[in-house]
Amino acid sequence: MGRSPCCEKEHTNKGAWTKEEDERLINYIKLHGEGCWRSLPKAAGLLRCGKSCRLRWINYLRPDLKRGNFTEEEDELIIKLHSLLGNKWSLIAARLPGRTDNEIKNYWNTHIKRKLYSRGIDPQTHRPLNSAAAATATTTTTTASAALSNCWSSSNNNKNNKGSINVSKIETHNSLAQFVQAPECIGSMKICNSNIKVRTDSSAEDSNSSSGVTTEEVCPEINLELSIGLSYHQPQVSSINFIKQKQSNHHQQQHHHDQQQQPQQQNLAYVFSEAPTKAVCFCCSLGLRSNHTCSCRVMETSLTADSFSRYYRSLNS
DNA sequence: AAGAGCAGCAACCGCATGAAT
DNA sequence: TATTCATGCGGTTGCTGCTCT
Repeated sequence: MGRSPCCEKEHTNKGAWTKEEDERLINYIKLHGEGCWRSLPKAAGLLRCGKSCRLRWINYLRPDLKRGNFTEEEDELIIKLHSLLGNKWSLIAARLPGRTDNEIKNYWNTHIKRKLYSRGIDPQTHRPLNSAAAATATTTTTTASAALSNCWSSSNNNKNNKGSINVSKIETHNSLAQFVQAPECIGSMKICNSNIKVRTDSSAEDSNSSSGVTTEEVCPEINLELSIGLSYHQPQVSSINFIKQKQSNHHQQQHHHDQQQQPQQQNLAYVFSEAPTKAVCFCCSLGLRSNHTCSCRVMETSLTADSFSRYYRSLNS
């Protein structure tokens, strides 16, 4: 059953690519084109896994890459796209010809974050920094990107969320990917809070349950069972249908599809978790620092010198 | 001049999804 | 239908060069 492995991992190189490896990869792709990464290393005479070859090609060797500094226009576009899409680097990169998701991600973390801080803007929420604290009140107002960013962050990065409780699903009307790929959206892309439905869920496999209480809250006032101040809003909102969140497996996806006809709400749990930068876990936000579910404690105990340095930098940037 | 700390970036890791078997 | 794996993505890490003391 199944397929054969993509490569023999014990016979692959790791680390920085040599010039010779680059040349081999370039030559091979020039001759045979992209794709079939599985068989590429062997065919090209490279002791690398296909995944590594793909990454090297996409992020560094591709001829259409635009090397060099980002322009001011690119900066602003990235900021704008990030405010709309959150950390969806591949989608952002798709809007910047010649730039890769990895490059943009790095650039965001090293330059733009600082730039936004210097403007007094929280890079994660795109709200003024001094209003972020005030907004952690009882009701939650959020933009689509913020909700998505947080949800994706919390659901996709479990290791940063040990002991945390997650928003498991966001339900929306249309595909974000389709929307973002529509060229006419750039520059006029606005997100309609009223179209974003946050379905809360304590049990993924229970998502098709007909026994759940059905309340589908509509932004901007997301009525969480746990009232948490997920803070921010972007007032300019028009109508856009948004995202169908990735489901964790095919089964859930089917349920999800079904539920678009019949949305259900289940228990909500939510955590602020954007580790490692400025992570504020729910426990801490409530002043329950000693709680065993506190993700900050996990962070504290697992920090290496280097990661602590990085974390510290991010706080001071 | 030397060491420590910082910044930037390339590459890796792990996960989600969907396709192949 | 279940299993296995390729691919793509986002988060994280490690290395290198630069700056500061």
